[in-house]
Amino acid sequence: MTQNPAYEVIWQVIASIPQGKVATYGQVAHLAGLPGAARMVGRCLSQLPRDTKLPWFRVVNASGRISLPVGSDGYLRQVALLQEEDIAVMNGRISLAKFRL
DNA sequence: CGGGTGACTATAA
DNA sequence: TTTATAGCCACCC
Repeated sequence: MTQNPAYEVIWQVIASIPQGKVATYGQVAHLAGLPGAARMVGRCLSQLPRDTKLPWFRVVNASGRISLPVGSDGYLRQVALLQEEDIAVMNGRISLAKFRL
């Protein structure tokens, strides 16, 4: 599963995102020491198990939007989880105030 | 080694 | 603001 050491770092970075805040894929990649590897972060998350304890829902794209098909299972789950973190999702967009760490 | 894909991003029109 | 293009990286065939 974790053949790529970068995945563990990515997981750590995501786990370090404070509750109530969100980060972009690019940010996570950068903090993980992988500048420009935003796609790898997305790929990493796509492989996460449904029962993961990782706060994957705190990761959104640079546009401040959820990078999942609108209305999809994961999309709805992410929105719900964010709501519990005090992060409002208005018109499919995350409040800029809570953006970044 | 080459071509296609995806939970990305930045820039241009 | 939205769409198009190009660059990006790991993975699969």
